[in-house]
Amino acid sequence: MTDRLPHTLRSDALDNRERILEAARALFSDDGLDVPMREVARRAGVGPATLYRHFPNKQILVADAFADQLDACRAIVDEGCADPDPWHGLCLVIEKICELHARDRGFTEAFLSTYPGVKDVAAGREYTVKAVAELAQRAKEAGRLRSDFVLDDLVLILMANKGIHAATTAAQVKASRRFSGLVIQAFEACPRHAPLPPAARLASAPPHGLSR
Amino acid sequence: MTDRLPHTLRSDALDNRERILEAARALFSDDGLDVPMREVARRAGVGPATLYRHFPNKQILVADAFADQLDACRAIVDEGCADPDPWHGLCLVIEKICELHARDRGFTEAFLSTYPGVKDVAAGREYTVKAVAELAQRAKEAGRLRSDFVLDDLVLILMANKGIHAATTAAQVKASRRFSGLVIQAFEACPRHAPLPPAARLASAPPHGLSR
DNA sequence: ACCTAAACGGACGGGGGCGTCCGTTACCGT
DNA sequence: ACGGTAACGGACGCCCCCGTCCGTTTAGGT
Repeated sequence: MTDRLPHTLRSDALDNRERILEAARALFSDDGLDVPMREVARRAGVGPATLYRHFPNKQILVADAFADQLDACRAIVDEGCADPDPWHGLCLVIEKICELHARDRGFTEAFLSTYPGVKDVAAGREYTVKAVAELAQRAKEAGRLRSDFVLDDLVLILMANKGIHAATTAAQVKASRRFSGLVIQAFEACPRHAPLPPAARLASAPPHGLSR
Repeated sequence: MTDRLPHTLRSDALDNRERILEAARALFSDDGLDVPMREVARRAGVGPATLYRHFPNKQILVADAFADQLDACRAIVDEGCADPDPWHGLCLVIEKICELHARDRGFTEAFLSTYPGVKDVAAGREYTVKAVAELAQRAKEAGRLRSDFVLDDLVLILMANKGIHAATTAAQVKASRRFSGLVIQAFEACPRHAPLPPAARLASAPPHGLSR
């Protein structure tokens, strides 16, 4: 008796699926999410139809392509949370996540965009944000993080960091590093610092232009 | 004898031209530069052909629509340079330009994008950047601006600020204000501050996707 | 009031991206 | 070896946007 549902893909199909994901990761990473699906298919050496059979639409492809990047994010956050010095841990998280986003243009867009139906990314972000919130609280209590820091500031920074990489320039990673350096110093508790303007509620970013 | 070249537009043509610019400003400001030309035409109450007669292509329309915003930029910079306290002047410039960009989504794109053939925007930016460089130098000499500040940091901040407004959220202005507040504190000379990662050469941002 | 040229705008062609259909290919179990 | 079926991919339809053409309207000088 054969299984009713072919939960097991044929070998060539599996191969193609993997090549598509690889191509998608490479292209999204370099050029952002605006890369045409055809381009992904071409790079993977498959036809458009095959691409669409494996990933019914672009959102799903994006979500699947960045699954491991999300894991990387989680790992970074976990690492930061595990640091005995919460301020040091928080700095680490900011630096590494900024760099991660710097290295992968598409991931930033995917991470900050909650397009409908892509639960994985949203959920991963949820988790990440929550864990960092806790870390920030501890850093505050240790007196190293300024007391008027708000979690939305991190979203702000991420969005800002994204802006840095919107343009395809060389030295993005370098720019991002300097940026996170600046930001961290702004976050650090310092008696000379004046109070900040009130925080803005950012919630989650609206969908990216994938609805073409 | 009539003038050989009709340097004077017919009254209805002049009207339309003004309405088109108005519509373009409003739409670009709210929705960014990706607004279709047809949309601008529709809002201005003219046909597409009329739009294209007055502004041969989108780049030109964008440049003309943001001419006064560029003036506003220049005015802000001039104001900052005129301030007797260079640090205060610099802060003013950063805050106001961030806010200007926050209020006008399209302008940010236009300002940071040097698309070919639009000299006005590029030239205006050139002037602005140069004047601010001078201001920054004076602020450094006054000991208020950190000595490892680099002019490219400002471009970095502008790009980052753009990232904040890439998504259409309410409270953009608020977010931008908080952001500039953070940035200014990071820029301020402070003995507690550790040295920054090296600056990245950003030069000018590559063209925006107007070449569809 | 009339006439001419400037100005208008609906309709068109071109290009590109998304997602789908269907005839063909090739894997895999027997 | 061979048959059945999963998987493939070229070609298609659809939509949106840019920029242009040409028949029609209207301003404004006489």
